[in-house]
Amino acid sequence: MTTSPTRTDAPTRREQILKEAARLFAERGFHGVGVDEIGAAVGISGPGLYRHFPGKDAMLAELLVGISERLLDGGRLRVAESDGDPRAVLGSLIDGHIDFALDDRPLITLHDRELDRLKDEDRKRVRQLQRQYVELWVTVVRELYPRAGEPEARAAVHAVFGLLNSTPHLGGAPLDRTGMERLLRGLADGAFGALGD
Amino acid sequence: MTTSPTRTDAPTRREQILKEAARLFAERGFHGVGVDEIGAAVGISGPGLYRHFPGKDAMLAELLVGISERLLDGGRLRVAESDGDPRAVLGSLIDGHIDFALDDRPLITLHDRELDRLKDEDRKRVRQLQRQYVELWVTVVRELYPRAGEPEARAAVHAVFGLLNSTPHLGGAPLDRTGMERLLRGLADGAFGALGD
DNA sequence: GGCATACGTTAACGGTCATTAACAGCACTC
DNA sequence: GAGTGCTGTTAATGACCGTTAACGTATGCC
Repeated sequence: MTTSPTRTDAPTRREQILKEAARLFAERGFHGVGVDEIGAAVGISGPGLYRHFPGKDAMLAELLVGISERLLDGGRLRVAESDGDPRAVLGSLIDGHIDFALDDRPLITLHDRELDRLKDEDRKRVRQLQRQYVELWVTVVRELYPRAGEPEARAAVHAVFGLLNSTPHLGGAPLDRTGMERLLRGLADGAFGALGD
Repeated sequence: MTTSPTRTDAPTRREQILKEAARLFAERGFHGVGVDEIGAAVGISGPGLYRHFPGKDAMLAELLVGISERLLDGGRLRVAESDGDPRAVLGSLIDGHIDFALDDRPLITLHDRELDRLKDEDRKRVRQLQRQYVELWVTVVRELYPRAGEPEARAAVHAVFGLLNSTPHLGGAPLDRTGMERLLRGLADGAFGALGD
């Protein structure tokens, strides 16, 4: 495998670029950021980026495909690791998503904001990954709350995503990390609990 | 007063433009839409828009200021009309926000997505209106759940906004209007309920 | 009828910006 | 030490796009 979890080596130039591009895209939108700016953020100048990426679109594509894959992989892992208790599985999915939202705010922002700027092929791929991730949640939610219909469960999952992904909208950080984790977990549990009537 | 509630007269050209611009901005982002496209959407051609607005920025500004004012005014009205029971007031605020989110999806999308494209003056005004609207909610939430600290209440309000504003992310409409209203109301109540411990 | 005002049109201007061209240093091999 | 990728640079290109100019037409008012 490549290097995913808890690496200690220095980030490659490609990775620097992706990180800064994500931040800038999230701040000002894909069209609102110029390649010169992205270059400047990593200490090289505009066209130098083309030694690492075929174009600006490719950066966005890699970011969105990457985040979607990581979300889905993480979700699948948590479901597979579980003992089958739906309550525990859903809790684990929520915690995983919270970690993600708190660790990678810019990516979370991009995820539902810039999808339409992708080439057809990439957009299809991202949407497919997103769909599978949602399906993971819907399945567990319906096991835990059998009285909820499928459309209700699906809409509820989307709504809770909106809830969990709200952190970028908070200006400062009035709450510390663990406080925010606990709060979001409670809110999400409470929201899903409403499906039990 | 002008004409706000349940009008029967035909929409003016200005209003047509604003509506189509909102839709297009929400779909492809402010920078992703050209003035020619907006013009075409209302049957005139690009520069014709300049008979109605001083520029593209002005359209976005009017949209964002308008939505923020309507949200705040609606919220204030509901608080003022109430008998003071925090539970009823919060329920009324939630219902009002849901109506808004379901009626004006494009505006909801723009509201937290394109704020940075505004001139300093307009952005300040919108942010101030948003802040006051949040304050309305936080006050009620803290009355209803005194055990919650202020940062928790504030973050919870933002999170519930994310929950309620999630409807644009649902592709089709697997749930009918009243079903969606009821679901969102339940989810929001459940989420806030978590503040009671 | 004369004329102002409102509302369009098409053509041109000017700036921004992604991308490409042309060129250069640097490391590392054979 | 010539050769070859790798990674930069600056300058040019070409498209797109917001905005303005210059010009038409209908409506309604004196």
